[in-house]
Amino acid sequence: MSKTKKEQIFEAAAHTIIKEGLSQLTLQQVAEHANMTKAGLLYHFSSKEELIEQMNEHAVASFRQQLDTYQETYKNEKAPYVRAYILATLNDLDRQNTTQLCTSMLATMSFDEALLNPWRHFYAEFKEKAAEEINDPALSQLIRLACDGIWFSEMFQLEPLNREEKTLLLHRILHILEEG
Amino acid sequence: MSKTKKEQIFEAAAHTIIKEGLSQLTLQQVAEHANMTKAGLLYHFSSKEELIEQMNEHAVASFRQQLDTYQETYKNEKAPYVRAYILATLNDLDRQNTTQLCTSMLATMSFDEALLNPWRHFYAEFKEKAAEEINDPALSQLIRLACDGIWFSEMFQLEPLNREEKTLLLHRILHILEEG
DNA sequence: TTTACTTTACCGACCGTTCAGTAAAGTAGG
DNA sequence: CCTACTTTACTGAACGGTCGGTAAAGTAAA
Repeated sequence: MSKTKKEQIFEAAAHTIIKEGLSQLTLQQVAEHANMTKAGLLYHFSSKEELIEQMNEHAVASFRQQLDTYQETYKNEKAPYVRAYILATLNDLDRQNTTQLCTSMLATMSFDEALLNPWRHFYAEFKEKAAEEINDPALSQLIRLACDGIWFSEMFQLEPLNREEKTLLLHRILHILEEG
Repeated sequence: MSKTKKEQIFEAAAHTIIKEGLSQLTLQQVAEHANMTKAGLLYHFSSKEELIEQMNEHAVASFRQQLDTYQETYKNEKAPYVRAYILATLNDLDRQNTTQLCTSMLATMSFDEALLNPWRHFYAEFKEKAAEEINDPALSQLIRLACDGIWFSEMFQLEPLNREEKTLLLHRILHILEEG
């Protein structure tokens, strides 16, 4: 199953942000990284807004799908949904996914914060589902925030954790989740 | 002790981001919010880069100062520096400070990520000092990340915690810090 | 020859920056 | 105290450049 043209363009956009910086996320630059011209890009997305909106929606959908996979794997353990969130954040075997998530969130924020709503829905949903699994608001908040701290550190490159540190933290968090 | 002209402009910049969005952080808009013209603004800052650079440095300095105050208050308790970081993040009595921190970080990222280096230095420093206070890397990471999760939630408005939730979480984290 | 896709060439809007000039306040010599 | 000069803080107009977006022509596969 090869990548669609749109997915290639999303990757080009992410690559542009990583290599050239958020201020260089122009149609010209994205097009160049996708080996086409600006007008060629605008054939697939009718505007920059549409590109960013769909890039963001694609990232949310990817993350949801990853979560579903993990949740299925751990459906017989305690708090499978929260566990899936922890693993999707800390066990990132697919670095591409992390990059996509961070860049799309930053791109969206810098273009129009209203386009972040899909993420806001996701977080509201998480809060609800976590409450069903864990009868301790402070605990589920703590776990959620620690995971989001990972996104924060990756996004701004503020002492991001290496693989070893992530594994160590993963076990600590799962331990806290286990004993309640 | 009244605010300096530069501090007023920093506030105008933060206000612009909050009210108009990150994409509207133009010299024109900042100047309007500061009741002057674009050229008047450039009398105080020779370029947009200088404005953002100094806005960011000011935010880092403010946060460091807040940290020092808390650290002094809790110097006789366990892990005063980490404790100060927890309180500075969760006990934000000064909302202005939070706003300033979030907006300056976003503005810097959207303009030139290299200007984030003062924050990177701060985080490297935190890691070092935390290691001196807490002989458990996973624990100090967990606490740091949970706090950064707060910044993350505020910055993107993803289910940010209300005062009550913050207080609840504050006590839980301090409890974890206490028992090790 | 139709459909899907891409390019070349271009426009208008806006952004950061520069510049000439100004009003007011301060300062020093006579 | 008055005059001459300097400094501080700011304005309005304009310039060069870039960006998002459009129109129309070109191309290759079906």
